[in-house]
Amino acid sequence: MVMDFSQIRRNDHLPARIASQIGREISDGRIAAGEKLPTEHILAKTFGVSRSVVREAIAQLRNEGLVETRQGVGAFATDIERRHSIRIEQGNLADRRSFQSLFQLRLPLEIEAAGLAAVNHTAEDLSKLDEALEQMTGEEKWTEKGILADLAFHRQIAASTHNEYFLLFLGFIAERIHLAINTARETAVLTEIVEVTIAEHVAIRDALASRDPIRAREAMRHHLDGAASRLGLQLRIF
Amino acid sequence: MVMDFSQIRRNDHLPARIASQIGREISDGRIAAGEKLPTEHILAKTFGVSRSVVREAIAQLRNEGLVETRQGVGAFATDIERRHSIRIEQGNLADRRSFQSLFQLRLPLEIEAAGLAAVNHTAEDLSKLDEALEQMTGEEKWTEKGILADLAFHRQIAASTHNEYFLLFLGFIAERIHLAINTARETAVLTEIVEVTIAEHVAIRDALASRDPIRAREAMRHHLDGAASRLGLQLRIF
DNA sequence: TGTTGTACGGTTGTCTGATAACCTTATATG
DNA sequence: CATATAAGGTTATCAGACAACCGTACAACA
Repeated sequence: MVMDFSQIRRNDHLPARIASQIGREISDGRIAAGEKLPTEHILAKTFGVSRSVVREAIAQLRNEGLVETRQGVGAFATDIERRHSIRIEQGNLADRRSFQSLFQLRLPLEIEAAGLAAVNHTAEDLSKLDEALEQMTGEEKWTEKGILADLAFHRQIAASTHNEYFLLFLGFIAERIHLAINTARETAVLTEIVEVTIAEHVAIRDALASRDPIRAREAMRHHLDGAASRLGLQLRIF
Repeated sequence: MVMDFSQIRRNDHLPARIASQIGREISDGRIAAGEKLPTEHILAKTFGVSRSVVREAIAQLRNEGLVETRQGVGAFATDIERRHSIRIEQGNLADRRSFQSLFQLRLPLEIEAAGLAAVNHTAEDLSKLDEALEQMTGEEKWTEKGILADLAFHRQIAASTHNEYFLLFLGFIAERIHLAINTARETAVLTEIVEVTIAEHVAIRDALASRDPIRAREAMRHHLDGAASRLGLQLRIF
């Protein structure tokens, strides 16, 4: 028998907690953009921790782009425009609405990527694409390996655009989505429709090979449309 | 006379440099996923810095999701899927090719956003859009304020999709692009074509108001097409 | 045999104090 | 008036120590 103890509230990471506290002060506007934060000494005293912890907290905020520090002057809250990173907490994708929103964002990017890849791909790209396809075809069922192959397939398409940002953003989004699917996995739904999915992937691959962007876009659109409905999503696809 | 000193490679932020160096080791696979990093002591010795600096560097990597640390055990490289943030170094957008790539990524997102906004926007959204438009129209020249209004306009469209991720991603990308334009600003080019730009914005606004997604997409496509050519970009727009 | 208690070494987390590098401001200097 | 210098404050970095925690090995015990 397994006891179901509730997780104790672990003292996890003092700097992170302080960082989020200061971060909230900024996000909520209690510290205006451009305003100077208290000195590290003062912060350390007010939070009752050492300066090291405060420094690490500020470093975290700086990484997220919420503050800028100038040596010998101080730390300043930055305005939103200067932020240079974007993040998604995995927990956010738990609810269906948020998940659907991310999928909706993915749509135009994948479609555009397919069109660009059709034009820009090299012979090497195509062979890598075929590799990923083979991984998927070989599997009888939609196992973990098949899912990874699917990820690799889409990733290779993004790479075939030869646009670094498509690879960066699409890779990020696709991984988020696949992860969300995995955590709330109802694999049963997926096993039966492997052939359909593979057929769609092959269609995309062939369209790409023909270097016809319109056809590639259509194939990708059709694939995502199918994938969405298989996931029970209701998306607007133009 | 303004001297054009080449940017001195400032020693700025030792931890960041070390973090990127370690980060590259991971990204390039020289440190496999799940593998343990050297201890802080060893890293400090090998880099010739104090442990504080190493700690800050690792904290940064932890923030970006590239490593996980466990007290009493060590720091471990995480596999790609766990990463939960995406970032763009501003310096990367200096060269034209990279800038163009980001603009190319923006295209399908803006167009899709326009279509979604046409369907999903509320009356309040529309009035905010008009506000931003007024800010642009009021200005004689394409001043800083006009640029901000342009940003606000596009941001409001993203918001009008009522899809949090469109707002997050598009806001991020648009700000990056505008910032890059500002730093390498050739304002002279922009001042003369204000009327054209405003007219395009009005067209988008009206298409949105008519709740016709096709028309809204077309208007946005046309606007971005114009903007790209005004910036001297050669983009493929389907 | 198998389980539990305990000691030990190693690693990260936090603290403390000091020094260097840097900025701002005020003051002196010519 | 312009420039140089000094002073004080702040962040950046360093060094060393202790605390908290983990994994393992080994002894003790049933």
